Amino acid sequence: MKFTFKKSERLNSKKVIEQLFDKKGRETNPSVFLYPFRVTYIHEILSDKSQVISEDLNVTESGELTTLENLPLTTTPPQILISVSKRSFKHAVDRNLVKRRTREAYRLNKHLLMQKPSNQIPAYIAFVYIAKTIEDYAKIEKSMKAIFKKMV
RNA sequence: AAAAUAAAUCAUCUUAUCGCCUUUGAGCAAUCAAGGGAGGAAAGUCUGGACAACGUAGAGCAGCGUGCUUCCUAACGGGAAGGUAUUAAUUUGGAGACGAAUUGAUAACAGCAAGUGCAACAGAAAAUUACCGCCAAAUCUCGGUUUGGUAAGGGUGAAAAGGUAGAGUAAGAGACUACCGCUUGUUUGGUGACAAACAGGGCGUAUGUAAACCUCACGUGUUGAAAGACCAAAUAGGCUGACAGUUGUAGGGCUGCUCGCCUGAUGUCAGUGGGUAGGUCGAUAGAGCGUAUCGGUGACGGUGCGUCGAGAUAAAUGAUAAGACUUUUUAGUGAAAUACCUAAAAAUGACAGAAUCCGGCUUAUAGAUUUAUUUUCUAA
RNA sequence: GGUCCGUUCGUCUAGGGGUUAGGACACGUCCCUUUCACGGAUGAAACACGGGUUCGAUUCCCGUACGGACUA
Repeated sequence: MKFTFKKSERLNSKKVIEQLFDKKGRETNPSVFLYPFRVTYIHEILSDKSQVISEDLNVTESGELTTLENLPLTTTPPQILISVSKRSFKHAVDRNLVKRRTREAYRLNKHLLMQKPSNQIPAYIAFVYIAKTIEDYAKIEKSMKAIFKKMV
């Protein structure tokens, strides 16, 4: 396992971002809340047809459906997004610093997530930085590991 | 030598491991190798352009912007040099009003001597002034009243109707004289702002305010890279062209208005063709940077030589570890100390992160270095 | 990225050079009532910050800070 973080692992589709953060998604999508992050993630793109099926996957985790979805998930790592609010940090320098530290912590600890059973690895993850102060790298790395443990 | 102020320059470094973006090369591909990777303000968005579309962008008005002069520049609301005014310090002329010189600072510094408006309170009066005064005449109850003259003095105010001295007068007054200030004309000097000299004006044509309306001069078409061009996929309204038809009418478009110009109701054929934020270009070799030399008081310009120095797009340029350096604090050394040296601890190590690109302006900025000015101390 | 607007008592607002910056709700004290509410009287409380123009600035101009709207 290499500690890489390529462009393909970044979430840049506006449709998926809207699904993560719109009103509907905020209620239905699973999320983990752990200082200094709020992490929201989904397992599959919710198109109009597959919406019912994927919701079943989240809730019931029926065996037949997950085995079908296994193949693409194991080969490709999830796409992630890191967000730092302009309200909490006024200067762009501070926002960039937090984003870089978060990205670095994800990159170096990604293998912990990939060791999980393949049906538990989400397809899209959003890390939202909530704290009002800039935390150092050690603290961010610690909470990143804890988040991976909590994610289902 | 120290401190303060102003200006300019720099604005942490080295090594290792793991990564990100990009260029070139190799490879069927995964990937590998080599090179490059934030700033002086990248910021604020206050300005001027390049570039692009709107029909190849028409006229006048309105609106908006600028406002001493000349120059620099692609252009500017930026810069350079100069002029004038105000002001501070020093020196100096004069009886005085008021000037002169040097050095520094400041100026949205065109026009209230075109028009209109405004000037609270106080004051008689805030722009065709007369309250207390001063003077003369009349009158009577003999210190008041009335009429007239006057604007020197008083008081109010931010601002009071040219100032000083004289002569003059009933008292006074540019009504008169000298000087000063203001102002008009001519001449001379200067590219010009303007300056100097001479001759007038007689200052009730002339209080202040244009960051009040406004006048004058100059500039300005509008919208901004989410502009716009191309490629792939994909449908309707639409759009374009040709032909026929039509009062070039209603209506529509071009800039807010007017003029002016263009288009203009239907049918057939052919072509083109949204949204859907997919990709490529625009988009990084430029009014570029460095250096030498020449011209210019200077901003700056010419010439020669060298050089390529980020190009992301939910947005790269980083993380960790060790060491050096810096700053702060504490302790020690030392006769003492704010200096130097040693040790330890702390500090995400000033402000701050490219978003089409350049020229400026403004604002933020730990520390270091250099230059200039002022003050203090020490030595000769 | 671009364009534009605003900031006045605790809150919502008026005032667009001149004497004490006005009003409503809320708040304090007193009166009314057995008490509370309603009502009456009275009081405290504000021009975002820094410069400039002006005799004088909340108002005009410039800069800074903060907040908001529009633009796909």
